[in-house]
Amino acid sequence: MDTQEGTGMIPAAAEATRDELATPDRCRVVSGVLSRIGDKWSVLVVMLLSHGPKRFSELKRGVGSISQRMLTLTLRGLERDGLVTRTVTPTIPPRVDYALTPLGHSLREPVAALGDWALRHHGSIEASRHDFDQRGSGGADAPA
Amino acid sequence: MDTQEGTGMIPAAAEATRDELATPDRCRVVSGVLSRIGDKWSVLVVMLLSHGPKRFSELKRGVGSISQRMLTLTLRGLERDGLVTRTVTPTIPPRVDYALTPLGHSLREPVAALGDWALRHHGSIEASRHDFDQRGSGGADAPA
DNA sequence: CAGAATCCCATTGGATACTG
DNA sequence: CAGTATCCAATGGGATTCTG
Repeated sequence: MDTQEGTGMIPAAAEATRDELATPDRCRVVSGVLSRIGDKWSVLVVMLLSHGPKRFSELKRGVGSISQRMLTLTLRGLERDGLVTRTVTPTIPPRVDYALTPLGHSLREPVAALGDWALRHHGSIEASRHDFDQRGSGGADAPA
Repeated sequence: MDTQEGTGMIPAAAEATRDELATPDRCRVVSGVLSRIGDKWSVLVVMLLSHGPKRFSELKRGVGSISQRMLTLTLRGLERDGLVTRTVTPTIPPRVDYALTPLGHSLREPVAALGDWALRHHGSIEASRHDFDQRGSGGADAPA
């Protein structure tokens, strides 16, 4: 179902960037992924769906502060990329269930790794921010 | 310059989301990290700096399509969060070197994991996109 | 209930010009 | 060379309204 990526790209990479190993296009791919899942809601939705399928309104309640517009757009994007499935039950009122695909589930691992990193270091990060802001606003050598 | 996560939001999360284990705030932290590094350039810069310190102009050339404005903003953000250091050599013309901190280097691991995922699956993703777009525009049942 | 459509504001980010 | 400042276009995203 997968196993045939990286076919035919890398035009001139072979001659110009072989002093490092694999990073030249890798960073672009990472960047692409990040612009996909790096939006405000995609990861939240994936996280919520990792516990099992959920209806539209459940997701909306789960995220809390999302607008139905953005939830729709987010789900469409995830569906388009093959990360979630959308199952419509044409009753009245209609019922739509969203679930992670295997691909969607596989995304949870690296995202969890990032979350792990965040939990471990977000203390130092906030400290660094505070420190940086102090330096910037208070004056460099003569505080009042 | 950045988005603080809503400290003190979560109105009724305490009663509604305790059926799952640890994910309630974890997903918010991940979301916070993503809004930090999920911008258009931060990861690229971190990737470039992983090979060693670089000057401003080297980074600019390395990224290629970034404006000096965005490079400055990106570097300021990374510096503020303690991911890179900024070393000014007040010569004429001035020289400024940027380097990853240990924290910045540690970020490379989860980012690389994400990049790995991206490389493995971005073929299926693009296929899924193409498929999805066909379904949407070409008509659902009577292709020419 | 799920979502499409519209309106409108806030943020992002590029291009350019100027400074030290 | 490194950085700041200003202007402006594109996008993101919330609120609201309407429909099946």
